[in-house]
Amino acid sequence: MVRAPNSQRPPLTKGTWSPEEDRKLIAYIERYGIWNWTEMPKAAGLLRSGKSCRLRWLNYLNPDLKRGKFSREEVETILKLHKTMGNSWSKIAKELPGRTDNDIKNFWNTHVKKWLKRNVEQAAKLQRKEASMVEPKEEDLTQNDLPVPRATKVSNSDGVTNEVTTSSAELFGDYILSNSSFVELEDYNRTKDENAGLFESFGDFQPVSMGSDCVVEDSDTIYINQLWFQDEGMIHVDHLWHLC
DNA sequence: AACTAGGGCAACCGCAACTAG
DNA sequence: GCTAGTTGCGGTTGCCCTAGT
Repeated sequence: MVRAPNSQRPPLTKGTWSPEEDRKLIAYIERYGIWNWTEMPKAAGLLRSGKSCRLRWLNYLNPDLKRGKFSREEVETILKLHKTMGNSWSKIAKELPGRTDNDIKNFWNTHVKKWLKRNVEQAAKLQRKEASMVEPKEEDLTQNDLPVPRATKVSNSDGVTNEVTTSSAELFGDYILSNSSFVELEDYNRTKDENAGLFESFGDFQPVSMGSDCVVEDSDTIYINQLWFQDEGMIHVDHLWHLC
């Protein structure tokens, strides 16, 4: 059989799928199932590549897909798995029924990276105040290397010293993941004191101001983005990120 | 109302891995 | 074992929508 030269074959469609194309692909798969992505578009009457059809089905048209925002449980799972798996989005997606690797990748790239960038900028701002310190790099701020803060006591302006409980926590975009709870922030950018990092108010916890009001006694490390809050008389500090 | 910038996400691209002949 | 075809994956791009001015 003589094949038509490339110039005479109809060009494949690219870009956004039309409702009509979606309808054709869904109807075809519902009737015949998935058997060969390369041959399927022709059989279904679509001027699309097999790759394009596969992607459209897997990431958008598949009726098993979940739509909408990620739940807290899903975000927790993503954050935890990313620690061990890195950017293996497809492996992470296997642990989240109804979510695709593309969904998770997009979530990570839009929310988490955005926060990382913001965090680095803030760290740079903080460090510029310290003339002897060098400009921080993003690789210095890895989520996998979070030491527990060494600050153990906090005293306020009245000279009252409180024991501080420390725990590690991570902040990703609009979310905090601590070792015991998951909190969605309502107002991320409520910075009260540059030196003290960010102070967030959420749930029943009241943020505690550092700097003029509170002093960390035995810390020789600069911490940024610390979350201090008071809960039933006890001051807690959640260490969100650090610079050494 | 018009314009602009930024965010979110669908879709593409290139390469790697897999499979059948 | 080799090769060609197919599928899967991760990085990246670019379009569309929305909020801000």
